[in-house]
Amino acid sequence: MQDNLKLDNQLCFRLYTASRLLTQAYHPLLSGHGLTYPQYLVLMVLWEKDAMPVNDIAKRLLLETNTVTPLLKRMESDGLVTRSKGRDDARQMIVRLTPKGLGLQEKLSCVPEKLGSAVICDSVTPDTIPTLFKMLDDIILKLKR
Amino acid sequence: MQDNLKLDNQLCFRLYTASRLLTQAYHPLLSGHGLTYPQYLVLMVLWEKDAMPVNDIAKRLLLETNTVTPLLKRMESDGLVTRSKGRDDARQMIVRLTPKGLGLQEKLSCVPEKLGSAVICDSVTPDTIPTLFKMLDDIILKLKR
DNA sequence: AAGTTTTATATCGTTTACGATGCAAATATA
DNA sequence: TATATTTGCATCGTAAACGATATAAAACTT
Repeated sequence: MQDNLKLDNQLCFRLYTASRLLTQAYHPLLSGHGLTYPQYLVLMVLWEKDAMPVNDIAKRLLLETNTVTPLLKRMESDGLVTRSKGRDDARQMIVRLTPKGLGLQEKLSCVPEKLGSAVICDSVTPDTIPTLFKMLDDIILKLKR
Repeated sequence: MQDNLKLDNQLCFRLYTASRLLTQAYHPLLSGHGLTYPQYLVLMVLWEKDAMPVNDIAKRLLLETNTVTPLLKRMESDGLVTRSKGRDDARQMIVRLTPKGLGLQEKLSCVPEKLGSAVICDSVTPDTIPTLFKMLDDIILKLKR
């Protein structure tokens, strides 16, 4: 068989696996707070800028609104955010942090550090991570039309 | 706020996004053959070595059997594989390619090349891809206990 | 102003993922 | 050989993802 159809030669499989495993590594740090990883991502977006319409959150995470809407509804019923109709544009749903959602920022402040140290190894060090970031950023830029 | 809680500083978010976008890029190349990306991964595993028990396929893909089992059942009902009880070990389900599943190998032989060219850019070139592979492999190795 | 198009969000259906749990066959141990 | 443990797979419940489609509000066009 051709080498290019071998699993070990696939970039996508590596990304897919690394992504899943790293997300799994977040699990014990988030589940205690009742959070999933995508919900944690939404919180990070809102911690940077509160009161965002659904569309802006989706764009920031490069997700479709039909993924984000149910995610936000779950977060609303968990008391992490509120969703209310936009004043100027009645089509928009403005998402805002609740005190509970805001309060998690402090409680989760140690998470990135813990995860960071979980991936440090031979080829991935503070020196080489910028290279990795650049490559992933370029791939992402190339793939989002 | 601390920089380490910013989305743009997260490795996991990059991997998660790059993985999703690259998987999406596979979609138009696979959907015509009735395949999803995880199903394509299973085919790659079986093209390398046919007649594998569920467990070996799951291990190769670093997935849990409770993910792979329903995936294989769908592939069975799509006529891509057969599943039959192991002769020596009655607990095992041996998965085998059908002629249809085997035949897809040729039809999909151009997929890796197309996807490869889809990610080539400034920082990701035939020269630098080995570096990227090494970093992702090390991360994966570190994270799978 | 009436009609058309676009935009923002939601709904629906299908397929992953995965933690938790169940069950039967194989293996190890008493 | 009887019992306990492990192993391989399956089932269940929940939460993403995402293509396709629907709906209402806004913006644009005539």
